[in-house]
Amino acid sequence: MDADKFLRQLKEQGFKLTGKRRAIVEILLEQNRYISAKELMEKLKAVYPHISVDTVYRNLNLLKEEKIIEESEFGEGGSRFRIRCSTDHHHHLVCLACGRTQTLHECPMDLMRYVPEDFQVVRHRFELLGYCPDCKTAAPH
Amino acid sequence: MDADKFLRQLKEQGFKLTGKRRAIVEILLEQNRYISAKELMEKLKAVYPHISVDTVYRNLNLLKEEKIIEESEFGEGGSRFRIRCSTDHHHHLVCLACGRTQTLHECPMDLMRYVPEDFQVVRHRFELLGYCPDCKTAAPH
DNA sequence: TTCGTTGCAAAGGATTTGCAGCGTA
DNA sequence: TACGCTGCAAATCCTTTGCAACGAA
Repeated sequence: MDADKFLRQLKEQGFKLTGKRRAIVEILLEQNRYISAKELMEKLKAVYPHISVDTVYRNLNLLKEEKIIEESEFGEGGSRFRIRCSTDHHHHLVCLACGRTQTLHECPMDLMRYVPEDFQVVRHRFELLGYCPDCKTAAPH
Repeated sequence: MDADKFLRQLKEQGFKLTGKRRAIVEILLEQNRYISAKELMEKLKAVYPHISVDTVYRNLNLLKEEKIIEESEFGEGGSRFRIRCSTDHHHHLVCLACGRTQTLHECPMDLMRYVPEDFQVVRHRFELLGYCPDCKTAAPH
């Protein structure tokens, strides 16, 4: 998986290809896990010692809007971000310590049996988000 | 379901029964859905016009620690809170518009078929949180 | 009286924004 | 050149904390 695919996609939308943008995408790609904006920035500083927080957030938001990354909030210290390598559903084993994720290609149903034995499940979360009958009209478009 | 059960539980732990505390629990009980700290505070102001944010948050944290309420972050604008009426697993249909929740007593597996037809599922989230083999030693106690 | 609770004010952390200058295409 | 991108500084939003006064048991 390489960064150009995503950068090309951005370019097609009229966004520019800057070194910092590329670095952000590349770091996220190397990780394949959820990392916080803070952690991402620390890694970026190896290449761009003076990069600013706002640039990081602005790019994260852009990448999120373009559906290149996804955001998740587990644990403390703000959101974490992760590259979207596929259009699969978002079912993951998420390590609370390192944030590493492992994609589960199966749907939630009938899934427990596929969880590797050596992954220690502490808690799980299953939420169906949508609109109840009363609010269907409130649904956007 | 009535507030005294929860207030008694707090009292047994050495916490005091104040009017504001009671009001917070009662409002959460009336809701049976996730509401934000902000929304909760607005409702509290009907009874205690001068209640402060800190009191709300301090009580929410206490109730959370005592496992009387649970916290979830979906959408924007900070966490939302909801009374825990049972010790069931936490599987819900969450309405993105009103925050109303409906408990699913079944486990995530083999569940889709039980979702009411009139609930419009926009997205779902299934996360198993825990520790991967490499991080097991990092797990708290 | 004791010890938990509260309001106030201030601090904290994460994230966003206005603006002017910079860099890509 | 044009317009998107960036850093800076400041602001915003949500949440927490220290402190002294207050209130429940």
